Amino acid sequence: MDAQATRDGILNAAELLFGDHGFPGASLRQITDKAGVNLAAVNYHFRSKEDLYRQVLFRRLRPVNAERLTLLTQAAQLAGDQPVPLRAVLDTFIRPLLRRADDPASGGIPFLRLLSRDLLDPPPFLSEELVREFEPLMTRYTHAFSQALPGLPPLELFWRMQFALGAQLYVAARQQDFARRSRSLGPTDSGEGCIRHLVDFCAAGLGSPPLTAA
Amino acid sequence: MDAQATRDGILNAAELLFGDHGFPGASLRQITDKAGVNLAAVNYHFRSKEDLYRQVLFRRLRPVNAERLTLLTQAAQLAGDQPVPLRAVLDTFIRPLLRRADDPASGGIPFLRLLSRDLLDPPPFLSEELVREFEPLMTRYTHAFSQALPGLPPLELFWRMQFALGAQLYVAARQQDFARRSRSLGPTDSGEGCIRHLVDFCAAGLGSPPLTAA
DNA sequence: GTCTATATGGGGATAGAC
DNA sequence: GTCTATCCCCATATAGAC
Repeated sequence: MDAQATRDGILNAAELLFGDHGFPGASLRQITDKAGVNLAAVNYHFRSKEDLYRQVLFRRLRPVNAERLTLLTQAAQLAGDQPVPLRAVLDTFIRPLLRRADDPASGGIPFLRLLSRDLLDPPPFLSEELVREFEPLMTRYTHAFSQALPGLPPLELFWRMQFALGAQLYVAARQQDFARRSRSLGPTDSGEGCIRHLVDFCAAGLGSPPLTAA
Repeated sequence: MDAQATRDGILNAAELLFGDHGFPGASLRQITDKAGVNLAAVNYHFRSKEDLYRQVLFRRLRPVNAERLTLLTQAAQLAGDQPVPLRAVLDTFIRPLLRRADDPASGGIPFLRLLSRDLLDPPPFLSEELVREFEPLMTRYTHAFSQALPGLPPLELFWRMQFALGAQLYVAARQQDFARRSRSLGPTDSGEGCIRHLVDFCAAGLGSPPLTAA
């Protein structure tokens, strides 16, 4: 019974190759060759290339979003009846994703590239599923941010959340380059350093005074 | 002599299809069908699919970056011997790109999607050319920002510029969704509104006090 | 469950007539 | 400069033996 091993081998190889070349750019032949399994195994264990891609993505994404909600809930308990501080909210949103850069067992850099691309510009066959996956998250975070930022109009909050998400996705996708450059730029510490600078940047951006009257 | 018309027709069709499906996802057959020209015309006017893609991208990108440098130079002249104010620097960087969303003649939304994807995660056959294209720009803007933000350590400036770039690319890639949602979210004005909110957000993020001592 | 072999279609690129 | 026809390779998916 190494059916599970075959499945996992395919998922791991697909993660690397989809991460490097994207969905249309990686072929099932490359994937099965890298996994050391037969070509036909993909269509047996997964139904199609698209379904394989879905599994590759959601296997990693679901734990990230679950961790975000867990941390946010913990932060809310810690805050009692006060709003969760802005920086704390941001940290629960950013850290669960970016810490994957240094954790190959949770997908590592290939997963970050893959997810960033899909959120920047979702492939049609994924966009509805992504909306469903993120809807509860976005509801909870919109609420948490508006509590932490009383007086910010919803439309401004909407834009600022988009900007914060975009900044996060960009550095997530580029962790590999940053890790390379960090050796020349000085002690960059592209993992924890990036997270702390990003939380700081987003806190300043989200917390700045509203442009429009409340 | 409608060789030029054929070339342009191919470029325009390729821009739309590469924008929708990416480089590996769009085929030369789809492109020549949409352009109403023969399949062989691509290899005659361009040398290969990769060269076609390069032309599609740089035809739009070069004017954007030229406009950025022109505006920054004008702002510097206006400021005299003072540093250009932070918001003004950001505006010259952000506006030339994002205003393309409402300007189909300069590439419109398909170009924004295409460029955002390529900067988030450059295809290997483009990455060197992209570095060359952006190098003078990044040098000038790094200088302008460090003048506008005395006392900010270079490493922090580096991160904050990356975050600002990421936020810009994300909203550039998603202009289409925002335009759709703006009808339900109220008077979003996804063009000028987005630019002003983004400049504001980045100004707050870049201008916040340094984490580390200078 | 895993393999070989193959069906079927599409891909990029090109030769050579017009 | 443009077209037709074609080369050759690779893609996804499946049928059927083991």
